[in-house]
Amino acid sequence: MERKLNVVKIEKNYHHGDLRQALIQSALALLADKGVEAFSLRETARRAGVSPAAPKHHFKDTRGLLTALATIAFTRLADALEESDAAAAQDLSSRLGAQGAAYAAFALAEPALFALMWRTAMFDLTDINLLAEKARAFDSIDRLVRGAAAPRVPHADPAMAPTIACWSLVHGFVCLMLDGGLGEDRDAQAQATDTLLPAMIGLLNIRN
Amino acid sequence: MERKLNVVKIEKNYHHGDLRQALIQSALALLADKGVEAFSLRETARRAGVSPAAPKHHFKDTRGLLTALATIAFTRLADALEESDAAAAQDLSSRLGAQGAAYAAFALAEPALFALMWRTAMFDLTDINLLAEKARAFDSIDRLVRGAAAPRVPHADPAMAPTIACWSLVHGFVCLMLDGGLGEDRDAQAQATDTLLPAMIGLLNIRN
DNA sequence: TGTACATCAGTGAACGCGCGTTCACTGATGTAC
DNA sequence: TGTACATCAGTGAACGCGCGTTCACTGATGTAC
Repeated sequence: MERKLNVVKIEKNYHHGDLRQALIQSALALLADKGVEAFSLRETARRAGVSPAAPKHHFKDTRGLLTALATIAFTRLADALEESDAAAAQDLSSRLGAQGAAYAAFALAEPALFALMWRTAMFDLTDINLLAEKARAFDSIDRLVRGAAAPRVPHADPAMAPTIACWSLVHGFVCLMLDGGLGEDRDAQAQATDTLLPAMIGLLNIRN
Repeated sequence: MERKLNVVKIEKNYHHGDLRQALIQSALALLADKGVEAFSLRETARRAGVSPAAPKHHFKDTRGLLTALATIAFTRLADALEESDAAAAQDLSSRLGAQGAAYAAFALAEPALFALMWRTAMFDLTDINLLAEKARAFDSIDRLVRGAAAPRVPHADPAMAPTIACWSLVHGFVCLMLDGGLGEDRDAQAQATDTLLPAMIGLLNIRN
């Protein structure tokens, strides 16, 4: 069988070129295919067509790779939240609805990646890039709920109640859906997101 | 070293007496010690002082044991919710606060057991006893939020919005706490539960 | 009441698995001169 | 411009681990007669 020559270089070079990126892509695909529980560094390497020891040069170990993945996840979530807010109508309740929908859409589109974000024992929760992206996602919610002008306070401050309530409501709903709290049917879930979620957010007494 | 004779029979009999219960106790302890991820049937057997094959006679396999544990978890949660409601004052907001607090207290007291309940890939989600206890917990919330007289409707029905909102809010808050969404300090978390949680529930527009 | 025997509830050694990681190594690259 | 050499980015075999499960077995129990 002759080697096909595609647009992408198919020859097997000793040096990969951009193995770091390739590993991340393989890892994301593996995560999507098999879920967080079944994730493994060896399988990631296998999918990238590389020996099991190769990842070490780019990520110290499994934990290192998962930290990178979690950081990407938070980046995507933060981006999604910011974009949804930019695209929403002006009034507060539309904006809240849009952000909640964006949060849910992200989680439903990439359930395994979303699950990883909260498996904090699996990666380095103190990683500086990760913390920054996580904070960016949180700030996007907080700015909207408490108002852009509201002063920053710690998470546990009573003034945070509206923000944490909003986040908790949407986060909890999504978790219950993904984790079987609300039945298994994925179509019904998508529909529930469309109808139930805005109604639920509407029940929250938010004004700023 | 002489064998101590305690109240409990310490002699090693070939037949255990109540291995099923002993295994469940070991499993609960293991879960509490090491978390869901580190759970193993072998270690459970080891802790019960029994060979690795012994559990098979009582639980078909690991999945079977975890299904039993998850069922126990839902039983305890349902009990806690019912009891908290029975003990609460009469007005709706007190009752909502009490049930939310009970939900959070259960999760914070047994984080690994709580985590297991939502790791639906690990056990048999269609087990009839499990489903019954899960439904009992849900009904406890639903009766309170929508009123005892409200007719039953499916989870995805728009009329369910208040119930699902309540559940989602508390569930999400607890998950975020346990999974590092709100910082790591456990004392601060307990305090946040006391102050933030009632405030958040208060933001929900529930009247029945 | 005694006894044969089926059934139940365990043992412990073994198998095979995939994993993360280490090791000595080698091929490719890039840089100093 | 050519070349020696350090460094980088991989290989692939191997180690050791704990796991779930199976297997042939055996000790204890309970029941029919």
